[in-house]
Amino acid sequence: MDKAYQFQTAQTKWYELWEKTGVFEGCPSSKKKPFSMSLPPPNITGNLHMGHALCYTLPDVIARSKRAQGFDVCWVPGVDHAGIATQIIVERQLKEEGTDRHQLGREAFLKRIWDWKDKNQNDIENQLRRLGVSVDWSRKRFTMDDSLNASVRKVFVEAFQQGRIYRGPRMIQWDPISQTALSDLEVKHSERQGKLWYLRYPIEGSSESIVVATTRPETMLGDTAVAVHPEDERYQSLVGRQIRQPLTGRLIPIVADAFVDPAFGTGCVKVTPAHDPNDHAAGLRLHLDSIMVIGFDAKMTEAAGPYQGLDRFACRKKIIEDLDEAGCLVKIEDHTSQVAISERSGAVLEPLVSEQWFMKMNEGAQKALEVVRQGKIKFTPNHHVAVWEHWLTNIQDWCISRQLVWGHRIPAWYCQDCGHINVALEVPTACSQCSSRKLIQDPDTLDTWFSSALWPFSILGWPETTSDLKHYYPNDVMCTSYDIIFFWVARMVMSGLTWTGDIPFKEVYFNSLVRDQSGQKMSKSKGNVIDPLEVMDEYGTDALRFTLISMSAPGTDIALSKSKLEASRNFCTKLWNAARFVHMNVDQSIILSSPLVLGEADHWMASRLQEVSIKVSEALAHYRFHDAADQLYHLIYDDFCGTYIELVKVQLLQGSNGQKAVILNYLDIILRLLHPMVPFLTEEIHACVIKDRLASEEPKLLAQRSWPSEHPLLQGVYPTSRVPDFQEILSTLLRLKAEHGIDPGKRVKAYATVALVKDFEEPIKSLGKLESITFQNQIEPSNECAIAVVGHGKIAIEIGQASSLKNPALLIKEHDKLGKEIEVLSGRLGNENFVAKAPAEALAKARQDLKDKKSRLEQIKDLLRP
RNA sequence: GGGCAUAUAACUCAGCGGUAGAGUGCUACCUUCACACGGUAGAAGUCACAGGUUCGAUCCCUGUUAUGCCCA
Repeated sequence: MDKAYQFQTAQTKWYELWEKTGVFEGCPSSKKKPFSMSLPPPNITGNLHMGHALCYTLPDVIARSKRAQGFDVCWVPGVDHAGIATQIIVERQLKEEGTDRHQLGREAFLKRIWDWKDKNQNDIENQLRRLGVSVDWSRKRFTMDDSLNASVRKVFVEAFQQGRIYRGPRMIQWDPISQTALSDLEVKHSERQGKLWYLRYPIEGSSESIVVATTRPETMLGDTAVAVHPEDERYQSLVGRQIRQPLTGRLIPIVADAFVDPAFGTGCVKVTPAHDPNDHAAGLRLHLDSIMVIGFDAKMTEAAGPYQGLDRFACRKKIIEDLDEAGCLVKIEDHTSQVAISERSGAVLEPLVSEQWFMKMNEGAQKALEVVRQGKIKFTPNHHVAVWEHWLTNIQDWCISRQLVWGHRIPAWYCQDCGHINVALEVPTACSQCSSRKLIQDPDTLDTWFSSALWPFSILGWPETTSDLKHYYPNDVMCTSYDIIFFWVARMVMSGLTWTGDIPFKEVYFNSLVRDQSGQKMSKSKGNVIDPLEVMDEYGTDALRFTLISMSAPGTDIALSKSKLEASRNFCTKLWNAARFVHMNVDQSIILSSPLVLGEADHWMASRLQEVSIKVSEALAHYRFHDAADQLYHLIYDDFCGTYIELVKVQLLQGSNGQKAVILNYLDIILRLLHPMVPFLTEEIHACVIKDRLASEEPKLLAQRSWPSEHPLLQGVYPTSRVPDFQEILSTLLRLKAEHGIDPGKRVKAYATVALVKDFEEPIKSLGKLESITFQNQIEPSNECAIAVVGHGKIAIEIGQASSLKNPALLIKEHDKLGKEIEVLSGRLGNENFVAKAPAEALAKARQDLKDKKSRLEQIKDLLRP
């Protein structure tokens, strides 16, 4: 074995072998219990980033441990076609080449995107391989595969027939850059520094006027009313009258509606039903006209009269100038307003009324609420239920059509003769209404999330009743990041319930977000992005994985830092070296099944392994990844490397085969427990140290071996160990040396009143660098010795006449500390309420503690007595 | 405006109704035969603030403040 772990070679070597061996492939025909998982497939547009690294590593820990625990694990990987994002990227490429999709034509453009997709998909898949994720590549899916398209068409057609999908004019958020409608979820609100303009409108038939405040003066061209709050006393007398709009000269009414906030501006607002969602709703209530003055290109329409053709923002400037000139501009205030932005293109969105396809959400939302309330689907962490409730109880119909080329084409054909909409699974040859052959397919595609919502069952072959579907559906776990609870989880649950009649998964684990070391969200513009690929090169995949896992406490975001990665790498190296040490000293003839001879230290180690294997299993079952990682870290670093190996060093160097076989088995157990978190390192060590010592029927790859909880060494009942007492004695001896300025390497004589030093003489002498350790019945204060009190006795080291450091500072310090603790305990036990009401356990513990502390204090007083 | 979350050592974070923990960093020391990506010892916290419940609160409840996120 090399002196240090060469992770670069191990990483590619083992993944190839795992994949080739088919370790990760689900096998529905096996007798094992199925365990299926699904993850939101990553966007085809992106490289692997730290968020992916996390949300793949955690389920991989689950998958690998479930596999070891005897489940038939099926984890289907895939990528998502990401409609808008992909189209934007490829269109940008075309622009650089001096062309565009219109010149290219629909088919050529699609071909171009498919090519681009193939390359990117390949990259993403290889990045996931580097991360070591144990997905079943033989089942990989793409959201635009034929079979997934079939499920999309089926859902669309049936939903249309059932009236769940409808087409109609609605106010939607329009992205003028991408030239498409968006769903509400694709809209981000951003605070922008803007202005509030106060405009004066003359009231028709009087010399009075009214002042309205607006953040979008250009929309005045499309105003069809001015509104005030019905209870606003200032304006009550004006309701029902009309104002003559400056610039257009149109007469529009003053109306009253409760949507007006009397505290905003003057309490009097203009109403533009064609360009604002609130105004649109008010317009419908009050039967106002709707005048569309801004077009799909974000330029002013014909209805804007002389302003036609101007960009909406240029028009705003012009309108203000003109109003000012007309004497209608009262004042301008600074104002920060929420601006709706396209999540994808960054364009300022324009609310527009447009003909789109929608899906009704009420019924599905109701079902989705119920299954979570009834606990049929469990969330971890549970507090996400609140967000779930809130969103689903306020849900709006979902705009599913996109004016994009890249995506699932809407299976609707319009009859050019009778206008009938033919919605069908296959291309219709004639109109079902009038038999006309003049049919034109809807040019639009479906929102990417339409197909994503079907993912948990479409990947298993639905609507066909495949063996995969029967075997693996519903999925056991869905792992995802909490920021896509609506996009993914909610829609999957709704469509699962609607189309398969069953929940899509039983549990949802929401992982945290990965941030930089100061807790900032990583973003390219901030320049604080930590690239997982670079990290894997520098620290190794195992170190990256272990870092992410050990920081994954439910509900907290992860602040990733270099020092954390270093700590994990060091941990890996530590285990590597311990394994190397074992390997060097355990002859090849010794195998795992060799007869075992256990000593006191072995018993202690076995009981620690028992304890930790149970805790790790429990922690993983509850998604307490950090807890599991922490348990293993301390087991390996402190107990195995720090204490156990030191205690059995003599046996390892010159002991019997039976003793060495025990050590070997412990290493094996550790590797099996740690493998789901740190797969490459453990597989490499396994290959070097364990593989050739396995029984012939055992699989030779660690990735195929079982969870060690059934190991005979973890089944034993072991005596209460004296190892913790040994640890206390050793560290007290070392502390005595340090406190008295004695060179730690100087071999001095030591004495103890504790019998255990007789059994641990060798390790105490060698680790404490002592000339001798002698058991005595009594230790008296003396000038030559520094004395300390341990659990059940005293220990002393000779510090020599030359030393003037016989100052018992250590003892005095402990004396004072114990004194205070005794005071607290006595006080508590003296409180009759405590004695009467505290649980018996707490009472007994307090009494025992007090007794121990008192006896310890007595010993110290003994030593301090002149 | 509504909701959710967070506040613990210098930093990043665990934790728990019964004397406060880890990793990193810091100080001092150790080139000890697996490991300096190592070892030993040490210093370091009014557990945000104010109330309440309790025999007992860092933990549970209420309020306040600060921060982050989501929704409108």
